Amino acid sequence: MKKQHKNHKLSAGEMEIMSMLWEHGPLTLSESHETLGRPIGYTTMQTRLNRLVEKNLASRSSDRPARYTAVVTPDAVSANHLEILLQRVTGGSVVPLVAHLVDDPSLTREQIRELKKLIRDAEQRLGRAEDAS
Amino acid sequence: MKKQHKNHKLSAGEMEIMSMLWEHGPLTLSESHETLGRPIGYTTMQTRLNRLVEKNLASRSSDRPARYTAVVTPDAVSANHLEILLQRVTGGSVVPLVAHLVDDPSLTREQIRELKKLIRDAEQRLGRAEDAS
DNA sequence: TAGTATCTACGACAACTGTCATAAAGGAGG
DNA sequence: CCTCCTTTATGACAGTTGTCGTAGATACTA
Repeated sequence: MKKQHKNHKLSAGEMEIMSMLWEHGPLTLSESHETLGRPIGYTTMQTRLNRLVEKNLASRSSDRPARYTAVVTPDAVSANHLEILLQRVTGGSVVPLVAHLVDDPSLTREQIRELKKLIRDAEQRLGRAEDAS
Repeated sequence: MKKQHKNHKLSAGEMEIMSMLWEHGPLTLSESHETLGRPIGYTTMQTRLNRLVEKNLASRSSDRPARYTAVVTPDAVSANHLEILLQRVTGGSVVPLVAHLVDDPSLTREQIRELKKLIRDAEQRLGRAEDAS
């Protein structure tokens, strides 16, 4: 049982491709080439996808037009990125980060309602945790 | 008037050094070498700091034991990282991200209070914006 | 002034990345 | 079977990054 994927530290370039795979399911090389919204050489995409496969970040089917699929989940990666961001920028506290996030003027009333619920839930979890202690 | 710093896209390694500079003010080379919590060659740190200076991400004083200072702010960089993260992982919506954040069991009651206030403030901003329309 | 400790400059190297060109392999139509 | 288009396989190259070693420059001290 070899776990491999311990530290997902994707570079910006790797993220670019991975996020494409996350968003638009499995893709063939040519599909990938088109889907990425940016002019890039065909074989460049080929190389980059293959290197992702070599690192076990993506997999390649054996069909004829081979299809590439993301192996690691966005969650695994984003959690890592978030952790780093939190630690680095705010010293680990979520509050300043959330402050930044809710400063977004495009937030809708509906979204704010959801956020409120999230906070309420967190509060209740905390209450239960204290009861149990 | 050349602005330079348009897109701050720091690599993971650059972030490592920059965050050290952000957290522990200006540092000399030897201080940096000790402050980074990780065994690394002295001249390695030297090279990395200097490369940061070459890129105008940090500056170096002309004192004798030269002191390195971060030039770009954490905000500028983290805002960028956040934006990417948001776009990539949640499609741009803050709600799922906040959901993840407040799932942190180490959140204190005090922090939750602050979060509530943040949401309230956002709500009021929204109210005013609608009045004005 | 000589010796020692520090600071700084410079160069080297391998791994990783982004970029692509060339060309071999396979399949679809005639 | 021959030709054209798509899919793959390789190889190459330059720029960046992390890692140091060596050695020159400066400063402190006995």
